[in-house]
Amino acid sequence: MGQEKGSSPVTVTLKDIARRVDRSVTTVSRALHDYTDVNEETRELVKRTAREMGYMPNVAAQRLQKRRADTLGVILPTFGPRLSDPHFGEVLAGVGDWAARAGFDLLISIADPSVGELETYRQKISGRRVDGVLVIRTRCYDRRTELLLSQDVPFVAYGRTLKDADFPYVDVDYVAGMHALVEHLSDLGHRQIGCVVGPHDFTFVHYQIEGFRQAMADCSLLVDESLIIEADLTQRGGYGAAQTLLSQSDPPTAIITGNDLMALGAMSAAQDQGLDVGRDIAVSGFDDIPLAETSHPTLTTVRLPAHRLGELMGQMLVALIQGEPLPERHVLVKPSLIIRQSTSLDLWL
Amino acid sequence: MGQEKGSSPVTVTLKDIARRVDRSVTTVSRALHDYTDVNEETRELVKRTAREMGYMPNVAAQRLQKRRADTLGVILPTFGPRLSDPHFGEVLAGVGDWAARAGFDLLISIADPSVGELETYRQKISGRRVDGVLVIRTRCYDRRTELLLSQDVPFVAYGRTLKDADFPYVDVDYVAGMHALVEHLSDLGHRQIGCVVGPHDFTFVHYQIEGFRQAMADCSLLVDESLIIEADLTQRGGYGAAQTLLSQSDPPTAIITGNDLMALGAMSAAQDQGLDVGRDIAVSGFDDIPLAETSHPTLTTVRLPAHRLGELMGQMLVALIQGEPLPERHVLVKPSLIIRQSTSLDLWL
DNA sequence: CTTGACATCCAAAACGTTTGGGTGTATACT
DNA sequence: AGTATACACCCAAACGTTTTGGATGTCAAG
Repeated sequence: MGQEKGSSPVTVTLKDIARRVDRSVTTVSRALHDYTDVNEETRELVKRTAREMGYMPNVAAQRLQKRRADTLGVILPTFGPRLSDPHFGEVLAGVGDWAARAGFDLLISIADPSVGELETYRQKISGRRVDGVLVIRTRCYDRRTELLLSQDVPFVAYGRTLKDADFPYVDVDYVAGMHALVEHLSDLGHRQIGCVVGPHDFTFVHYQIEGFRQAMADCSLLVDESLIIEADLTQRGGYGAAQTLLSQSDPPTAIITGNDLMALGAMSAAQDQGLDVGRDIAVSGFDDIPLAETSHPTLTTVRLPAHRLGELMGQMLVALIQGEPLPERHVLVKPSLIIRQSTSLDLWL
Repeated sequence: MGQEKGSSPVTVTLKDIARRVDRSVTTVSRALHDYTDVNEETRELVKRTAREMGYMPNVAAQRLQKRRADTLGVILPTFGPRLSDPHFGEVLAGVGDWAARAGFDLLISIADPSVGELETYRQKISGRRVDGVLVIRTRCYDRRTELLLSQDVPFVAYGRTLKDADFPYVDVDYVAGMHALVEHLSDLGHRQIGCVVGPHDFTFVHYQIEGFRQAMADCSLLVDESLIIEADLTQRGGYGAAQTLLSQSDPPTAIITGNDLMALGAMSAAQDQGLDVGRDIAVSGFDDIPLAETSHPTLTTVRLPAHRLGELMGQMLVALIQGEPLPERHVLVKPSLIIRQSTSLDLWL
């Protein structure tokens, strides 16, 4: 009752407005878009009427006509960077914020890499579902960037690849981050430093390892190959890897991990062995997710400006889509070392 | 070079295929959709040609014609449930997985609640950008559900409201969860139990408080009103709230928090005061995010099947959009108590 | 009285699909 | 022979916009 035509959201079209104000559809459209060839009064009338009638443009029609989707795409693998990783959540929030500001939608697809990650890319793109995409965590040799390059699709990557194909990316200077960490630990007197890293086909892992080696060399420390362990990027992975490290005959006095989640797991493992993290053993992370600050002990880590990185990628991608030149095609963010208790409890007490 | 027309992703339309196989556009379309009124051979020919030419339907055109967007919408407030909250990330991943399976896209919008949350809903819906939406964390009196109901828009809510308007929702039995927690703590001998909850306009907070009170009564325990504290749902918030609780003249021996993030913060606060969490004081959370398992001490909490909840909402929303009847309009999930060290360290050693 | 400039408006085509209602041609049944 | 029935196909309209290329009318200048 009450509502006269309550069934299914009423749809007001340009034609309806045109009929009401007794003008052509063309004029209505132009009035709404502030074309100069429509009378001031008419424009006002049209706009007012549109508002009154609750007009909302049909985006499908607009997109069909403009041949633009006004949508940014993000394709996440079912494993790897997940929405449940706080760091990526934050990056995506940044992308979303910028997209919203620029009037773009953010389309998130979950694709199983094995089954057809590339196929998903192809679909979204040539189906014109998205105007451009973000490649979320590059691998050393990344077929996605190759596909996108060959198809001339606007995209921005979070991370580089080892083949130096030229594409716009935003990345973090992992080498610098590692340097800062190793120096910090070296200063504290650590010689025997373990390193828990992610799967080595990710480019960022490659750079982390490279940075680790370089930094060790610069500090005149020897790298014990058995102390570099690969794990998936979860706490659980970090826990297991740390257990392995700690059960060695000559265990490390410090463990660097490739992200904060693994660091939290590693701390757990150490604590479960009765070690006092920050005193008996040092543990550090990478990312500076919010939890790093409130873990116990608080976590020494390398801060990446996640939200900012996301915004930046959004901004770059939008510019790219709109054909504007990019001020910088390659952004390499210098991360900053955040020293907390997990490496230096004594300093805090 | 090499590629003949490498510029901008080539677009193949039905018309192109039609020309190539010398049939009408109609026939091509029908062939691709397995209509029975097209010859077997023709169908094969069409499909093969389409594949060869790399045809991908233009979704804007399809959507315009079908008056469907094949897209689920999620509108997140800029504050409140954020992508960076692991619990929501996981729920969304569940939604995304189901959506992908059903051929739907997932559209995420960030909207500032004050400035125009409702406006965003209106836009996405009447602009036909989405076929239905998820309301992600209901408030006791939620204007969004009212709007959606009045506009007859398909939606599924994560959470109930207090006005018992009838809409499909998925929710957790917070009262039962609280009962389990309080009983557990009571069994351990705690009398003085504090409770750190989220903003009370959220429905789930309302139920948590209600559950807490009921459970306390059932255990013949007195509720000290000054021990119920509100905080935002972050670790930081939990930290502050716990500080407040612990600085009281007669501090609680156990703290229940409304989500795991706050629990982690609360543990931190307790530890910073030199307390041994799990022995000197008990702390429990809600959600069972992955971190709960690897925090130190590990966190007693109430497990919500986040991914499953997301899938369920996706499934319900898709069914709703497709006009299928829902097997259950209201799903209330019984959570399960996960006892870990933060409430009962002694049991583990 | 013509010309041009300007202001205001509009019809029609286009974007790429899907679909309802055809048409024409064989084959089968009276 | 005429009529029904499949079968294979296609025309044209529709979805709701934007844009192209005028059309019309008015007014001032020549």
